Amino acid sequence: MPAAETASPKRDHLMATAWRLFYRDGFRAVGIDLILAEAGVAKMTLYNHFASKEELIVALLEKRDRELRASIVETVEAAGKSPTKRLLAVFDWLEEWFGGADFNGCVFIRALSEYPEASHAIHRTAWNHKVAVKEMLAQLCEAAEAKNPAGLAETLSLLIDGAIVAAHGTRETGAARSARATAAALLKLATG
Amino acid sequence: MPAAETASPKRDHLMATAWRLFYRDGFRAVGIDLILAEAGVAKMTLYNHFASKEELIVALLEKRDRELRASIVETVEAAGKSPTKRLLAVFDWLEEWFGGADFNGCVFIRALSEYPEASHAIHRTAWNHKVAVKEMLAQLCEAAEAKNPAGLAETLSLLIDGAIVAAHGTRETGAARSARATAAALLKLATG
DNA sequence: CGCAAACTAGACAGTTCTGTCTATTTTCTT
DNA sequence: AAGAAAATAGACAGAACTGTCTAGTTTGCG
Repeated sequence: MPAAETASPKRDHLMATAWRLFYRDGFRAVGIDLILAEAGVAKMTLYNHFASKEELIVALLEKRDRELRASIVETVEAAGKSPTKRLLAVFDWLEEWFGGADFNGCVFIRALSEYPEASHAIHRTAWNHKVAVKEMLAQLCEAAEAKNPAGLAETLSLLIDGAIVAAHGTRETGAARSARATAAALLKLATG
Repeated sequence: MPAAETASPKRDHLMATAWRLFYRDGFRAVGIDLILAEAGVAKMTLYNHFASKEELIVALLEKRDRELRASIVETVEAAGKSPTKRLLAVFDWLEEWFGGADFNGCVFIRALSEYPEASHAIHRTAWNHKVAVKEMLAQLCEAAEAKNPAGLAETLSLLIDGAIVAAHGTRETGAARSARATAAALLKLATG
């Protein structure tokens, strides 16, 4: 009886393989059988760790959410003490992400797209991530003493998601710099 | 021998049904058979008008691109002569779209997401639309005598796509108003 | 060692998928 | 009215899909 959330090497390997294939080709485009073949794992092992493909996807999104936010925090911390620099560091992080060899859009936007219904577990999990990131931004805006931190964070979220879509369409990093420049201008307005 | 692009009632009806189902559930989630059953059309009729499901999707995206841009132009023209009002009318158009009962995200962003590979015909068609909209925005920015019209149009594009993603996640229209307010502030900066 | 948990291969069910083919009927045009 | 074009129903192929089940093997731990 495998406890649903027990860490295990097989489970981790399965998730890593599933992540790679889902992110490359899409959730519906990739079948369980392909994941199993690429991972070299038996089907029952998957179904002992996850009740369904859907639960596997939700687990992947939750894991990615944790890792991605941790990565942003790391970048922000490395940016020093200046609240402005810390906020703008998020956009540098974006640019680096876009420039990576395997960048293929935002898995959360793609999950919202592939499972468009509001009540679907995957849709909700994906949106939860976006809300969490917006809250991170709000804290950074507050630290920067912006007049309306929640409002600025909302706007910065729009810029970020728009930039991600643009980077997915162009395969270039320019959108991150555009978004950064706009963010800097808005922050100046909001603190001036 | 059905000419590939001849207009015909059957073809139009097929496209309307396919559009409704694809937009509601997603491209990969909806099978040809369901479209045919809902449209009450024989399979060979579809394959006489479109070489494949992929070509049907491309045709739908191109049609939607034309209609959507025409709809924006209409809104802009109805907004009067003031270049500022004309530009901001795009965001009013957004808000109305988000508030519609059947809003379910942007089909182009969703197509980019479902067919993430850059070279895929559907991916490219979807991105073409975003480029075309950005060019429309650039013209409006130019008319408003913004200092860097292409740059402002790029930023406005980011805001718009970000707002669409947010509206899809929240099912609320607030993101359109946030984007509009930011656009107004940026336009003021760019013309002041 | 010895036992229990975890993992294995692979068959299997039942559905769904895109696309092709045929043979028949409807519809349009002249 | 006659012939051409378009649409029909439905079988069919061949593959892929998720999830279940069984029976045997490996692994880890006390």
